[in-house]
Amino acid sequence: MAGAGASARTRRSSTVSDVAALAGVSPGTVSKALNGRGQLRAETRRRVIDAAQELGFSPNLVARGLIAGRTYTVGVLTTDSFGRFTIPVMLGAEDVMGAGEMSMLLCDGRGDPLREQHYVRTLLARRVDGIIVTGRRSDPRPSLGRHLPVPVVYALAQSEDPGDVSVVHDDTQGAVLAAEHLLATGRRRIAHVTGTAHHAATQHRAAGVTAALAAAGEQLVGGRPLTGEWSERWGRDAVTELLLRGEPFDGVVAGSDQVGRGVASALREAGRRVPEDVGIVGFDNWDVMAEASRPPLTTIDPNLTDLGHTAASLLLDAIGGRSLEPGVRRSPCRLVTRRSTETVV
Amino acid sequence: MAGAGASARTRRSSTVSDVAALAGVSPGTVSKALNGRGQLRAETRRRVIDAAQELGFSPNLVARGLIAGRTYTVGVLTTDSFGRFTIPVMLGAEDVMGAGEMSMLLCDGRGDPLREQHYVRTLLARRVDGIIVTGRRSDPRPSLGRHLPVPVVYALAQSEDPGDVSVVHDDTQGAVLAAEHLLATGRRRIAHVTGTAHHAATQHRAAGVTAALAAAGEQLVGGRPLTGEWSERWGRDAVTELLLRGEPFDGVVAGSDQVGRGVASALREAGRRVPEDVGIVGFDNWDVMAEASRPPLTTIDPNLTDLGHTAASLLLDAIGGRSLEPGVRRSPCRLVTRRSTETVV
DNA sequence: GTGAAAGCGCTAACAG
DNA sequence: CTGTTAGCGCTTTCAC
Repeated sequence: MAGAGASARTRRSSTVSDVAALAGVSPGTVSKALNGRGQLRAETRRRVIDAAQELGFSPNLVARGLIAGRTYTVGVLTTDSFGRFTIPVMLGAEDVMGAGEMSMLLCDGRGDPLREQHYVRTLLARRVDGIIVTGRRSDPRPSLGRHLPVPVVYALAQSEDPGDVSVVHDDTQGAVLAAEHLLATGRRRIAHVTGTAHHAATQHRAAGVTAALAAAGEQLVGGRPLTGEWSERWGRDAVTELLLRGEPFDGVVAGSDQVGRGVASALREAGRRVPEDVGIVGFDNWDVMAEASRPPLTTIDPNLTDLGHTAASLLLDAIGGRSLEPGVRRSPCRLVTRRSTETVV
Repeated sequence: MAGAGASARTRRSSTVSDVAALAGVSPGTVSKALNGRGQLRAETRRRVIDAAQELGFSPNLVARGLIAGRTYTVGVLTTDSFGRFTIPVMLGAEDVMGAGEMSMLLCDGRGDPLREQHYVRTLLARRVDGIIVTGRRSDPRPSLGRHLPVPVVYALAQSEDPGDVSVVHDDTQGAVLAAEHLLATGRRRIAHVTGTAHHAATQHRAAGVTAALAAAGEQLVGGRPLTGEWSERWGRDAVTELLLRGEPFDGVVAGSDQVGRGVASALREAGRRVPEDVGIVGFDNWDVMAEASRPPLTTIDPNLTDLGHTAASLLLDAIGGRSLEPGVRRSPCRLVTRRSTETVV
């Protein structure tokens, strides 16, 4: 068992020369036969393929990479650990990479710039064909630098350097969608309960809500967003505050699904009916939150998997030699409706 | 901008020969100087290092790997996508791998055995030194096979083949911890509200709770666990059911934090005080759930990061030539106390 | 059609 | 002490 495994493990895997010997041809011929290049007699090709099969030959991609000068590998470097936001981006990227027979090398910066620099060096030493930088926050982050020998795309994490290529979801557009949906379902007095004031996402979302309301001749209840933290607790506290102020409201754009869920539960406990008296739209489409909320939350989906697709496609283009337009690309968000904004029949 | 980037990108990175030429020595000497091997005059070493520095030389690890016959890379293959459970395992693994200058190549099987087989071939063709198989569920899964040329460790996902090396957290021990904690805080009539009946985790946890109660001369309220699904909604429904039955209870071991949160909220709404009237222990220590619960949940932490450490260390050992004891290793869970089981003063 | 030879970038072994 | 040579496994001319 353990012994068997160990013995299997010590057996050196076979090479083109082994295959060549068995097929009675030269290594060069094996290469041509197996890769469908050159002019070979069908019978020779057959013999080589059979020999390869028999030996369980699997070409050494390391050796191939050495010749090709590329590795068919990209590095994925996170600013600040993996999590709920980075995963979908990576899965999206993997869809695209996998199709191109590219693999992804994973590095987690853990929010430490030194660690990050170390990883960049490692990735370059491993001769990755390109790098995707990602991270939980969309706030601009320091660039890896312009001098790198391979193309870099920032996904979700945006580079401070406008000369870099960044892809982020469009928070402003998402927030507009949220506010317009509340307006469309008949609400007029809309509040915005959101997260940490200094986050870029917070500011963009607030701008979107404000703009959408202005376009409809309305303005935010209370005149400005209620900023706090990205938690359910803050969502609940904010509702208490709103009710205390006494200013009437019939809609809330929440800065996140967690905040939205807090808002929903506080309203419920205060005897306000959702969606009859107040409509709520969350942000993130974090299914487990949005669906466990009572009622389930209508929310804005930032389409992070698509974002990953886009980032990976751009990177592949750049690796393929296409020169990319530098700057920030914003990919659109999508409205997902659930009970919290249903209109009563 | 784009142009500058592109031009930098076309510049071939320098090689040992370039450094050798600049330093006025031979390539072999460069290798020795840079790797601190062999006997060199300090001054020569200095000159080589300076030259390398000047050229921004970074050794090509692909070439090095070709010689060494290993790549200092391990493959991480997930059974069924990444998520809440696999992430901590991977972070734990990365801690260990990073220290050994090993990188991780990521593949996501997406629950498709064909896709998985494809990835295994890819990883082997890339000559990874070993493979970590992981996945969201701890139920035994088909082995990748015993014939692989590199060692494999199953982390969180357990292999069906007892000849493989698997590391999983100890659900039974965790459940014992949960039940004992409720007993220790003075509860006697304890119910178990848990998830999908046929999951291995469900069964192990139920066995643990039952055993701990038996050891204290008690048995489960209702005689057997209430199985349902891994959701808050089921936690709430189960409480309704329990209350309807009328059988008194003062403690609940929940099969997950989501279920636990559902239990907490239903009890709250039914006017039962937590922790005064009923104590609740969750499972998973999913912070966002456990902390947002009212009251916050005491829970069992499966220590997945440690599990990742262990898996990676085992794999490194195996790569280093140590032959591993096959079988399943169970790593212990830990109790994390929060308000839901606080004893009143 | 097929083989021989050179070389990707690096290191190890052996000369000198 | 340092240079030369050979070779990791593969592909790619270029002869034959």
